[in-house]
Amino acid sequence: MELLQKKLKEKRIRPSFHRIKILKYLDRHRTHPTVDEIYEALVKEVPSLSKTTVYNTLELFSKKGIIGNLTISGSEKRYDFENKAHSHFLCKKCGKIFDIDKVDCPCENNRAVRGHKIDEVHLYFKGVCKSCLM
Amino acid sequence: MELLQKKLKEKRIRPSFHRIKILKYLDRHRTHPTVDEIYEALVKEVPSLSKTTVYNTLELFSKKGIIGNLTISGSEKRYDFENKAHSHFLCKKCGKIFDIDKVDCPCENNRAVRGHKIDEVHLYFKGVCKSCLM
DNA sequence: TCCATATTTGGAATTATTACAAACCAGAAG
DNA sequence: CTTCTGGTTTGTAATAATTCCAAATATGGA
Repeated sequence: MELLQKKLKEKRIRPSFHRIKILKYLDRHRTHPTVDEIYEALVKEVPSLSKTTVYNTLELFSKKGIIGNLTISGSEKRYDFENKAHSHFLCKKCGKIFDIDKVDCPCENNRAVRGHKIDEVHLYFKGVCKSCLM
Repeated sequence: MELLQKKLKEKRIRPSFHRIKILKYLDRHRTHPTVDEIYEALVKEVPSLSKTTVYNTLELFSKKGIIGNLTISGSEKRYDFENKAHSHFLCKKCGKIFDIDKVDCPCENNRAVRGHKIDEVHLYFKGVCKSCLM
């Protein structure tokens, strides 16, 4: 918790109660929860929480670079607490998203392609997860 | 046109007027247009076209595997006529999506990872495109 | 031509997200 | 301790994208 506060202060984000709650939730649930999941989970302990705050806060964190965002699902926003480079797997059956250790891929190091400046590289795998296969 | 009809028939999709129109549009506009762009462009020549038909048709094409779909943008559906493996670049300024020739990446050949069965591999670059840089 | 079935329509419902003004709160200044 | 100020949060309304579904229409074969 101290650690998370520090993380916010470093980026000049005032560590308000709600912000810390949300960041802590992301830290403890590395499943790339949806805004709704985060909201529903937290509103139980913090009944005053508004969904707009969750949106605002995640947007702020994302802009300041303390979390990343995924577009793997295509239907709703997903965020990523982890900052080490890694990739993602989406199960098309159950919808779960798994972190995948970084595959060593030359493309990940490109800083430009055809004159376009590259800021982010996303590698997404989609298929059927282990549990859904059984 | 003959070619596109054949493409549909091969996959046992009845080549109706609207379906051919939509497929032809995708073929001629390799910019991954949104549903709305497709609809607005086509409704001019085919005033009876409904947006639901565009959704239905793209979903059908995608299910039958004659087009692919992208989740690069995160805010709306995008489809991909091209069937050769390639990757995509999204400009975060103008929103345009560019096709990028396949980067030779070992990860693209994986058929499984950690026990999950991989059906699709998506490699997305995000940043600022050539024109927006100037 | 008629029938059965596939296709398309159009409007309503749903879901995710954003906009925005009002309310709230915490710390600085007096 | 009170007031002021600006950042934070709320809640509702608006928007945007998508899906649902029943009715209408078109199509190809008998």
